[in-house]
Amino acid sequence: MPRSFLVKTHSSHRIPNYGQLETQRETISVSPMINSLRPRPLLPQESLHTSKGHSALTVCTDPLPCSSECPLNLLLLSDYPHVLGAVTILIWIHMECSGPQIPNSSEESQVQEQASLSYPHKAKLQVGCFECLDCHRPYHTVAGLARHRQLHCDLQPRRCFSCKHCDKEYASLGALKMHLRTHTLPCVCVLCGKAFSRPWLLQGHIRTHTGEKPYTCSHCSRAFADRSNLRAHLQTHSDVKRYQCKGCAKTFSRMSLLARHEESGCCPGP
DNA sequence: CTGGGGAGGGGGCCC
DNA sequence: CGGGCCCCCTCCCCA
Repeated sequence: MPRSFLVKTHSSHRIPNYGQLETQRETISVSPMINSLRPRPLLPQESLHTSKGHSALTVCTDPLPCSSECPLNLLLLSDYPHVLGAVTILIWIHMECSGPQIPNSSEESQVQEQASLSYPHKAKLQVGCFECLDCHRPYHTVAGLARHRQLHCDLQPRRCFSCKHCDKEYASLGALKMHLRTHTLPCVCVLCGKAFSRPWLLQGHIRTHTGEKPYTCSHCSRAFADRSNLRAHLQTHSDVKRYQCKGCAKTFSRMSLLARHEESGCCPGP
């Protein structure tokens, strides 16, 4: 499939309950090994209060329990797209205790480093603090930062232009209009009636009728109607082709030839 | 099976 | 914003 740089990837847009954690105080630590965790649903708001009667909770990305009586509940931070964009972060909430040990200063800097690697664009995580990277306002809670970003920094959410003929989405109207031409095919060949999305595609097609071949190989003087085909042909004159097999180091002039070579099982992987 | 030509499609860039 | 062009790519077919 051709690369589609403008096609947006789908992401979750479930509406979070921003008030759910608003009244809670949070501390946070970060562990990089969070992708293999099995999600559990977050309990209702009333269950977020600890059995000891105070509202302090510890929010942690480390799933390790702290005591046998302390249940862990999972919050999917991807439910907060205004905080972290499309990044999926798992936050474990310690329901009954103060959570794992608060990092010392050296561990804290490590936490900061991991956090900046995990979500570089939207939110900066600190121990006990969420900061908006756009206006640098500090927030004690995820929900607070989320609400701030929704009301102030993300007033104009990213627009999304969807094609009515297929499921593709584009970040700009121009990109969508260009894509729509692949459905409407406005460029029609007067000689055979074949339709194309772009004028230059039609131009290249008309060459198949006229036999015009304006692109000439400097090595063998062979002529081509299409510049891309000349480029592919030039590879045949090269000793070292562009696409190399990782198994046997054999090179090929085209990616399709390399793919066919690898699929043939010539060089089975380890 | 492999190499290569022909035809066509997609997004990006520039004017 | 639209057109033209570029680059990269795929698919089909044939020798």
